[in-house]
Amino acid sequence: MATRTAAQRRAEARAEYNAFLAACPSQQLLARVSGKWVTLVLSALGSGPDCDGDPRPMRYSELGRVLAGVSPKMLSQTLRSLERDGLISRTATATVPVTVTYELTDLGLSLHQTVRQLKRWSETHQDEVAAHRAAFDAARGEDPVPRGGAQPEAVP
Amino acid sequence: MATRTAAQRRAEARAEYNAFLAACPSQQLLARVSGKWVTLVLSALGSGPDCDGDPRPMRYSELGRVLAGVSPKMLSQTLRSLERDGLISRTATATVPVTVTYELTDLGLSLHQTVRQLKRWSETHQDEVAAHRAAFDAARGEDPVPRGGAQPEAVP
DNA sequence: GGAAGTAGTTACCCATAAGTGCGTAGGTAT
DNA sequence: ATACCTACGCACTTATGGGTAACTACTTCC
Repeated sequence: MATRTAAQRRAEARAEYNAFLAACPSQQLLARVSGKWVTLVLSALGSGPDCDGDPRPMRYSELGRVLAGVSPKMLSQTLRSLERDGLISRTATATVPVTVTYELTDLGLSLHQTVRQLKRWSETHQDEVAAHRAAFDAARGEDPVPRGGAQPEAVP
Repeated sequence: MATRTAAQRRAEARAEYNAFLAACPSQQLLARVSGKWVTLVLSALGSGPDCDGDPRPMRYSELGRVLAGVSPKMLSQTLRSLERDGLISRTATATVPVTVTYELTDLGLSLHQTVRQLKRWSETHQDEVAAHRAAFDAARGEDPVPRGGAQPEAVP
């Protein structure tokens, strides 16, 4: 056949689209922030261990205690990637047992502020979203009318 | 042994922490937005197909063309979950071939505005981040001094 | 002398998100 | 007559992020 199938056209399109997405700063930021522990580290360093108060530096083990449940591997990995992007700074002091402190940079602080915008949206609209969700699920339950074609029911 | 190991304490802590994270509106919002196609659908519906201009409703197939490379499955899935949360509305019209249009609701529009804040941050700071990243990688390359202990090198 | 705390690293496993392929119902175009 | 359009749904496979366990090296406490 002369024209490619829809699937083939999509595959080609995705090749360049993936390149575009990889270069897109918005997508990069989302990828950075959507890690499980990233926002938690950000708010621990940005608002103190109790999520209120002022930014202050914290030690590795202190972060590990505050973010209960994080494994040393994920904590390291998260801190390393944030340091790589210049969002936090790492300071090692050669005390008796070596101590390492992490602190938000100005860049990290500004990101923290931006992420708090998201937090604010989610807090003000969470009831609305929950209501819509409940209504949608209830409607689907009562009225199990499918959208497209395709009711296999029984495929022998 | 009387006291649990560090790993056991972490496992306990994560049990309640996961519950907290699941209930945390900020984490829910991040999970919602961090889907690969979510922000793309949002900005297509919120700023027109060329990512400039005004919000306007679009058809399923039009979205499929604009978001080149999306499979029908993922497009459906994304649209369905956004509809469930009341961020977009779905309207089916019984024309000759049935046409379905999707449109941002007020809620979806306000989320779109918030997400654009993130976009703005990423655009204004992308050079800074890239510079930090390059500097960090260069430093690691020149000075391959490891952080903690553990250089296995050869484990016989 | 063994445990625990300091700050990590490495190898491996698994659950989930994303992608692939195929099906559908009714109508229209070739 | 057959292929394709509309808008999807389902089953299967793959890639990746997150989690587990075990290790390092050094010191202090019991």
